[in-house]
Amino acid sequence: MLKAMCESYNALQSQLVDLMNKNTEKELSPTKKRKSETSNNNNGNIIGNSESSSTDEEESCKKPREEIIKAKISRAYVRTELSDTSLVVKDGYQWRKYGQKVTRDNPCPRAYFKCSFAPSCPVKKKVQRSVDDQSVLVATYEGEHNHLPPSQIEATSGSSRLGSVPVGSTPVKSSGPTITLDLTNSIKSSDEARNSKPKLDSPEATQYLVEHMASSLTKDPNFTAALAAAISGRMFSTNSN
DNA sequence: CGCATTTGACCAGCGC
DNA sequence: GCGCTGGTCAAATGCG
Repeated sequence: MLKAMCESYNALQSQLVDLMNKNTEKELSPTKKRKSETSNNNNGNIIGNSESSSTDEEESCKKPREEIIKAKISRAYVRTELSDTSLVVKDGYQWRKYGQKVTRDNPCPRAYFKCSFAPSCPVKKKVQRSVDDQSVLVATYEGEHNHLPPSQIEATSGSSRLGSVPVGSTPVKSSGPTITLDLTNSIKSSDEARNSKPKLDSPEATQYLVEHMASSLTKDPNFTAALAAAISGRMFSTNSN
């Protein structure tokens, strides 16, 4: 299974590199007059897990005084009810709202959040409804959490349940720490396999089960996309350190 | 009563 | 320098 995942990851990584190269070419038309949000190389429906690798030289050209160390910016798109005006994106972290503004380019108010789980956590989050689709919340994350998400802490300290990430709303696309893996199909299939075959002592049955899980996982585009995003995010984070 | 949220004020960056 | 805009602060308010 790992081998298959590695192969799929390599293929996806090459595609990702191509996409990123195309995006950086497209991004040569700056529209924003202010300094921030220039490093988001998302192309609409693909998550923008932009890293500082491609923006350092841009920033150094524009503003030499801009620090090379720049907060990581990523975006997450979350579909919610139109009637839901709370602007809350449940991503497993604990946030404290510290401001709200109506911006010029979007009539919907933008909410500002700080991570309140750890006092020293520098991560900030901006949440605003999408101009195109007001049922979609756009959450912009700045920085990296210097602590484990509360959901993981619960899982590690208490009972380790599968899929314990508390996502209340329906995630459309997410990135970085908010990656949501919909593994319910594979888990269910394995559970069904276990239920239908309570005795899995034979190595053939185990091998069949593993192969079945691997194939179902690698065939799932959602899983491979999420896996590629997660691994590339890890790689970029280690490279930037 | 303590904590989170709200909201107007304030500040800094940017363009003219 | 001035006005506009986005981001943040902090007192007021609400809620459990």
